[in-house]
Amino acid sequence: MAALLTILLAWARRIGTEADLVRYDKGRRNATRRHIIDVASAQFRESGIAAVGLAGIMSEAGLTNGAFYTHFESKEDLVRAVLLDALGRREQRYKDNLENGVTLETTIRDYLSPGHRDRAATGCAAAALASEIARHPRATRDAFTGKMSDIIALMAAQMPGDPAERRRRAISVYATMVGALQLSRAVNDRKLSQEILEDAVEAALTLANRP
Amino acid sequence: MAALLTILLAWARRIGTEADLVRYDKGRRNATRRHIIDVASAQFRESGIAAVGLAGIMSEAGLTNGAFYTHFESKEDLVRAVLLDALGRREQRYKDNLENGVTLETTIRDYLSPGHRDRAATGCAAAALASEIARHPRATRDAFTGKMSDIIALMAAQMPGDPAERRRRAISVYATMVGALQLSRAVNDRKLSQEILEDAVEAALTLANRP
DNA sequence: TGTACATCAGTGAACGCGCGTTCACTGATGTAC
DNA sequence: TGTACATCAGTGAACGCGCGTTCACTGATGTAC
Repeated sequence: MAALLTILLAWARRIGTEADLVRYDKGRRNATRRHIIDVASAQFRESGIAAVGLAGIMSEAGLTNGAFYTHFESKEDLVRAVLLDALGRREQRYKDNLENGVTLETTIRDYLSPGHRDRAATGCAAAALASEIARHPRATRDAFTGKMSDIIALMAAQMPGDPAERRRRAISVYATMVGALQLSRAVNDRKLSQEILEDAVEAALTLANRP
Repeated sequence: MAALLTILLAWARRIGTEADLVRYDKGRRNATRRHIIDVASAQFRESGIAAVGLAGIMSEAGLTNGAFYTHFESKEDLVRAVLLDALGRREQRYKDNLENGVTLETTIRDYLSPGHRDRAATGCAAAALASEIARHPRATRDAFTGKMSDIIALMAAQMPGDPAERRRRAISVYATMVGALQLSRAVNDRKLSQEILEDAVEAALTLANRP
């Protein structure tokens, strides 16, 4: 009975001082989580989600298998975190571009460049993973949908016309960019690949500025 | 020695009458192979290549595991066959469209329709698998590249301008179609998905006919 | 015409392997008193 | 100040499972003579 009372008292004390539940600085934990996301993000974009295993991610991150589940609920949870992070970074970049006066044309040319085509691991997650995302659970697709909408809104801000017209332009430009980048990667012919990128730049500029 | 002679004679005879090496009608064997390709083609487009197993394909085809290797050298060999078949059928359809006077606008509207979006298993293999194909071996990407080029050439035939100009139009229209279909599938918002399809139709028509 | 044999498509169990996930544990870091 | 204890991030082995592939085999279908 006395033991029970002690436990209850300890419990009550804890509720009263929730702050000290976090006794270690969050720095280390967050840094590890970030590191796992970074490693997974590159591997997913490089090789696809289904083709990448958790063991490979954890070992590249310098950790053992078991530690994964102290940071994520499941592989799907990691996928969601990776999408939010990768697309969030791209969103931030476009936000910076907007503030710094970087033109939409530059953004389009960067996206449809040989460099972006050849470095999928650090490239656009939508282009690398769109067809796979379509087969993932609702929560994952929600994350993708939200971030993609934000990116489209940012591109729309750099286009002419009223809001509805801008949005229409941005959606079609984005679709062209994603499709062309994927085709340029899938094709096994350097000349055709280059052609796809160049034609898509021209097309995206046309779509962005059409009357 | 007599035995050896008999074997050699039998062997020589076989070379002379190669025709009777095929003693069963090819019908059955070809039909089985076709059936495996059909089942795999639908499963790959629906769920992705990496996510689909051979056991599942063979059991849906009404066969056992082992029979697979009497028809294909490996899973990769099947992937190649599926790509050639699925894109070949689409090529044939566009050839028929061209002969029957079906307009390019109809082709574009069919491609960017809710029906196509919702039935990936029977839809365009490029849209369903492009990002995965980019990570497959050379032979697989060769198959994709060849068929994709044929499809682009057929679309170009229905566009205005000189050959080079037609080709440029076709490439950009195709990229827009593939990208938009994928995004409309990945997105988890019916309204946005519909918007993507509609805006892409308008964009593809613009690109096809721009001055 | 009958029989021994070759070849066929397909069977079904097994191979080693890597998958996502679980769990008892360790050693370091903090708190309580 | 010292010590017992709680909690932390991470370890490392194991779980059941499905993967692509192999292989000895079967029964049906044909050929040879």
